[in-house]
Amino acid sequence: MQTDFLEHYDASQFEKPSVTVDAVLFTIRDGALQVLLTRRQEEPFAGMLALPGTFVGIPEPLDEAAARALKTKAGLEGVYLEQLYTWGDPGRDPRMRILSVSYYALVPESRLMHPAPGTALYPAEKIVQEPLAFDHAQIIRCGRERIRGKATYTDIAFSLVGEEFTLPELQSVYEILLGQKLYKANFRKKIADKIEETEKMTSGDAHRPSRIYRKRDKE
Amino acid sequence: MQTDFLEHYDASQFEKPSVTVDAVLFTIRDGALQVLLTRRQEEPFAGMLALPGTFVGIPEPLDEAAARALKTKAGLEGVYLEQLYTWGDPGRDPRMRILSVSYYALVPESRLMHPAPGTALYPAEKIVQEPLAFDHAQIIRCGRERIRGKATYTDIAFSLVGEEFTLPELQSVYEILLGQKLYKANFRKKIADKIEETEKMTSGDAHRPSRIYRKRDKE
DNA sequence: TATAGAAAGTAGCAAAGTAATACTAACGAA
DNA sequence: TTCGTTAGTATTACTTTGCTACTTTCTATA
Repeated sequence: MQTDFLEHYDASQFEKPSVTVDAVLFTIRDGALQVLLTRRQEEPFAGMLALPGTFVGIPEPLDEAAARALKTKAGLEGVYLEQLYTWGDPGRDPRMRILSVSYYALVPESRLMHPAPGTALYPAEKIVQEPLAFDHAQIIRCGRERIRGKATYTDIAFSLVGEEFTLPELQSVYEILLGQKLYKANFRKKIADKIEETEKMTSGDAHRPSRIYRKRDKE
Repeated sequence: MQTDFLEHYDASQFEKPSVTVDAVLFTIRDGALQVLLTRRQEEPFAGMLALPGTFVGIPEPLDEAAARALKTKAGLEGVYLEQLYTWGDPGRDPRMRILSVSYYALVPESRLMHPAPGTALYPAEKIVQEPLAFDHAQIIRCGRERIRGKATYTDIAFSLVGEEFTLPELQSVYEILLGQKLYKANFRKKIADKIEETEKMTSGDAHRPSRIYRKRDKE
């Protein structure tokens, strides 16, 4: 390929790729990891499921574009949002060269009561087996792997529960993220310094009530 | 900001950002992590140190653009190369909106005998304290953090030594990446299943010779 | 009102891994 | 020959993990 000309490129006068952001919004519902998807109305891939996304405005930071996509498509603000990977295969969009800077977001299910029309949650593990628009199945798989890894050495799991939670609930989140069962006593020892107990307990269940905790803000 | 128009964006007719790739090439020399930098000849930031990079060609995958930048600027091919992060602050280039998809690369020092003219190695920890072109100091810091993290749960450290190496040498690489001393006996237990010994030993040093190992290709 | 079912929560032990120290081994230099 | 120096091994204490078994406290229902 003849590309040496790029060395002395005057950036203003050559053809440029378009740039979008796409957001993988994860939540946990029915004991499984779920992803928010929209059904495409337009070509290409009309009728297929796709990640919420948008083109990046010229004066707009990437993070803000991702936040804007989540706000308009899912009605969500202030969620945990982090850049995932940038997808640039020249053939990923059949129309033209479009880069996608992908983000992943984590939110407790309680904040997804009113998803915007045309969007819905789908089980992450299953949906990536089916054909999605563009390379979006691959992006979701990438996000899935990222949060699995990050769950072990960060506190991202807390972003998937509400302000207050029980330890069985939190443990379940970890188990879903990591894809394996954990031992109750060990789990509690490990997270003991990240949480603080409240006076509240669950009630109404046909078994012993569970104490309610909140995340300890590090001092 | 009025951005709703982006929802029904015809990607071909609006203004687009330019896209570059920048590569953080790490190696270990003189017992320290070093980064390959070039001195800029042109504005903006003329005379300052910068990461090797290039604009992305329209039919060119991002990975290939990064590999091309390394080949032309450092004369290197076939090195360990992985995407790092995409930088999109609207003010990061004073001329116009330019995104940078950053990559990091790892290579043993022995492969950097003939760096291209205008490029040289600089100690990573020190150089990020000084002003570099664009946001390149931040990109290097980001890469530094990434390889520190990855050293603990992947085999990237092996990319910084040659095919054959001694265990003290490998341990030193781990110590530099992780930023802490390790215990010899424990280190050896931990990597025992990733290496295989050769018949060779070092010689000429004024102390006991060291056995030479190579990486075990997993079966 | 007793009891069964069920999940919450605790106790404790063995195995594995980590932190640390102390030792022996093998070279060149002096 | 001995000394400094680094390679490499042994050993011990401590912490974390894997796992089992137990007690606790609620609702449902017989």
